[in-house]
Amino acid sequence: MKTREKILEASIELFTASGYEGTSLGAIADKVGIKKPSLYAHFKNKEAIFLEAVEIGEAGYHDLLKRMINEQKGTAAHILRSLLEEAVAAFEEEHLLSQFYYRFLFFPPSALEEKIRSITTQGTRRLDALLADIIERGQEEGELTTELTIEQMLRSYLCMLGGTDFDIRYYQHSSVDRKAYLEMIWSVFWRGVKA
Amino acid sequence: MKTREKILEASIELFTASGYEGTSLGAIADKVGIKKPSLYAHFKNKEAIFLEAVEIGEAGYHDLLKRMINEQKGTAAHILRSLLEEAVAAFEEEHLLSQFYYRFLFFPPSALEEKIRSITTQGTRRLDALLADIIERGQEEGELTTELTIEQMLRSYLCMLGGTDFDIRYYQHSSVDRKAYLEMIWSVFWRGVKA
DNA sequence: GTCTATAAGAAGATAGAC
DNA sequence: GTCTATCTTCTTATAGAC
Repeated sequence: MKTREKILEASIELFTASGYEGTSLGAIADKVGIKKPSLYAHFKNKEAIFLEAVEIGEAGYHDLLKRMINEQKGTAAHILRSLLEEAVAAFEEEHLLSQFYYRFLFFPPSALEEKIRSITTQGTRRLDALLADIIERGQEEGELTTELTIEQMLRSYLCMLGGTDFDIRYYQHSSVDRKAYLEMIWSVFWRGVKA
Repeated sequence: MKTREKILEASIELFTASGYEGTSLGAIADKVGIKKPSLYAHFKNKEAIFLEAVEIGEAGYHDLLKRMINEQKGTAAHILRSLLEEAVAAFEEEHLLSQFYYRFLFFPPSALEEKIRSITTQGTRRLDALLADIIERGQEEGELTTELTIEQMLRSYLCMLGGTDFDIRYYQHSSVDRKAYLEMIWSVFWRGVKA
């Protein structure tokens, strides 16, 4: 791997763990195995490293979700259920990309807030469209209720995904059983959307 | 207000906006209107200021939620619906306490992670118990289904709350209509839990 | 591209006068 | 309790040799 890529990889790990201000160029250089000034042969400054890391993180995270969605086969119910489980598994393993993505989506360094937002607002809509297709198919095949709109179910599903991520972080050091937790969440959602 | 309290108030604002490492003692002193070394007459060091701010934030946030829960009257459905709306309104106004609470719950400064967790793990259970009571009453009065357990509905409700917070931050700079969003989320949840 | 050396500034923290 | 002055350390960043 080239030095430039090593720098970005190390940066994503360190920024995820310690935040923008909490990560020094010295720490990045140490992790890469070079001296601090060598970083400047590859990037203009700290900001440039960070912003490129954000771009990579954003693209990687959305690719990960997209791949997950496309890998699922079967009925809409099955796909939505499996996707929930896979997404949770990814969160649980404290998946670097999702950690990185959400850390800086929600709590960006103040000075770079707008630059970050202009990077992250791009990828979201495509994912929504993929899920909407799955839900529409489920409705057509009589699995999902037609009393609700596709959008209602889509937003609820995404809310469940977000809430699950939220709760898993929240309870991460308590003794809540993930499998049982997921089953509980899903059972209410499924009662809510089934035909 | 005493200087000590001013320091804590200013700290909560600055730590919320810029994080632990992103907030300097100089910035805190400026906001209070004193010089940097004067802080040391009130606190041992930066860590001590931060940890006391976390204690205050934790207590304040849980009090806020508790007050919201206790203020609601009427049927279980009405209480749960209103609470969702009020909680969202609080998030939306970028309520300082909830911002502060979640920032450091999810992304604490690495060195203080355990100390923070020992502060925040206390208040959660009491809130769960309050909500469980409301749900139980709803079940007894025939509003909520008895096909699901109280815990299933409680976890789903909390997941919806968390997911909504999540989504509101996520979409905060897009043009999603909050009122319509809440209605969509609620309609699926309500189909899921009603008798 | 990587290094050593070094600048220039900001950070947390202390000493001691008032 | 608050201040000025100061210390030390760490930070980002640059200059210039190899």
